[in-house]
Amino acid sequence: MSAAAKYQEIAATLRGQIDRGELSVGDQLPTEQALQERFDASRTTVRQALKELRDAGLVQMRHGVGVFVAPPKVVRRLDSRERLSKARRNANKAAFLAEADAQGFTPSSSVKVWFEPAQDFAELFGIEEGSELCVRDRVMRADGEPVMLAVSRLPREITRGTALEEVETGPGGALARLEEQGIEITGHEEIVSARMPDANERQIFGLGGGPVLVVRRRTWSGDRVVEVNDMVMPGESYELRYAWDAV
Amino acid sequence: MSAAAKYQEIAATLRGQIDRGELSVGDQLPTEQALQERFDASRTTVRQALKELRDAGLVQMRHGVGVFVAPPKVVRRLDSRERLSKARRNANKAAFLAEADAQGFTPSSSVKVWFEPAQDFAELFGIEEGSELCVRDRVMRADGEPVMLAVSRLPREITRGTALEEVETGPGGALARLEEQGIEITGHEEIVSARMPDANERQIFGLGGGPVLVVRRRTWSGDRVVEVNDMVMPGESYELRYAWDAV
DNA sequence: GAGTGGTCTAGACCACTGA
DNA sequence: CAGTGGTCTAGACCACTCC
Repeated sequence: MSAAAKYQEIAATLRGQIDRGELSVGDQLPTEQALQERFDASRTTVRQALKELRDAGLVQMRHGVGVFVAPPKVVRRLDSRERLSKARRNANKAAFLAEADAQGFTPSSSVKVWFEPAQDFAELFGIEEGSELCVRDRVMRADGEPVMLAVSRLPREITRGTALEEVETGPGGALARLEEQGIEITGHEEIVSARMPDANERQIFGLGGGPVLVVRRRTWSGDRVVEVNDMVMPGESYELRYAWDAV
Repeated sequence: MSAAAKYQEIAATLRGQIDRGELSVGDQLPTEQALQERFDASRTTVRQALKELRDAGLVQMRHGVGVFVAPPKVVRRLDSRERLSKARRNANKAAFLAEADAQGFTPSSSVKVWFEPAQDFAELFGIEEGSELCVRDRVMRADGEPVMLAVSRLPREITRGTALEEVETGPGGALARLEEQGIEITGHEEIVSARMPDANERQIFGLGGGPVLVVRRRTWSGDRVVEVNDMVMPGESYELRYAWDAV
């Protein structure tokens, strides 16, 4: 279509109703059959419009139930600078727990810890390929819903004999344990991108076929990388916040 | 379908051929008609499979031409702190031009400028709903390819009579013009999320159907918001970089 | 003009959810 | 069970690209 396809007009109309609040969060949209009549369109066309809205993150389609205005982003991550600050660690707050506090969800997580040769990560850490890494693989949940996968890697030479090799890292989180050993955290870098989830991620995050946000964080002590944390979050329900002073 | 829908099987088969290199970058996939016969499926089903692959960023669909294996990612990297620094502005570099320099692509952009009542943005800027905003709608291109959509809004009271209301903002970019008026930039905040592109964005970015990164940047002068910039970038070809010193 | 993908129709049956 | 969305069919016409 040159001007606008019918499915786009349907999508735009519904989008407008959502934006203007005529349909508010959690409301059920008209059934597909109702939309067919209202817009004088075939079911295929109506569904194409609804898929547009789903991909845009505006609605959820629940098989056998209906189509609903999607809830707002569930987790807004705190500003990355503040959430990893020493002040927070001294207040015994691991980053994710602090967010739960601020945003009123009940946090939980499961952790697996193992050790493996550095391999491809050797160069990143500046260590031998055969040196062991401590790998902490976590699933974070908000009110029981998985909202983040995080795989954290640290050279084992700095984790040996610490709570970092245990399931519970203790108050203040992982960085607090490093500092107790005299490893001063000096800087962080996060690289953010987006991609479609693989089958495993889709299963863990459940249903929605939307994209995931992928973040790799590197943490330095001086010019030495002490932690690499690979995080995956559903893009529909997550916002990352970064703030900085003008320089 | 309980096991696997036919369109998913078709998608998986084609995905396998791409992964194994039987179809390599730039190759044309069989036409929809050929796929219908090969998989004994209706055209609708074949197209649903192809859309899956498009959303996964694996293929590009070109109207009137064919379906092709998508080219590999071109990664562009922005360090949001440095790219907006005063040092850069003093070197007469707008952020996007600086990136072009650093990464060796030829930049171009088209700009539309208009004015409109603040409406929903009034609260954000702390002004009246009827106050006018200056809206700068830009499409940024690298070597002719659109790589970013950016809609920037500023209160008209601070843009009136400046180059900010022109198509060309001049050396150092928009922030340099604000500083010339004695508006000191003190801080920035970026909120990042991801979603699937709408039909319009798909068309502009051309072909690839992967997710887009969505960034809303707010810029402050003291406790006053002076600019809100909404940016959309293809997730396949962008990485955002944020770095900060530990505090 | 020939061949491709983009949109649309009018039906059908299946799978899931909740009363 | 009734009602919802998920998948699929077999056609049709249109829009785009290239020769």
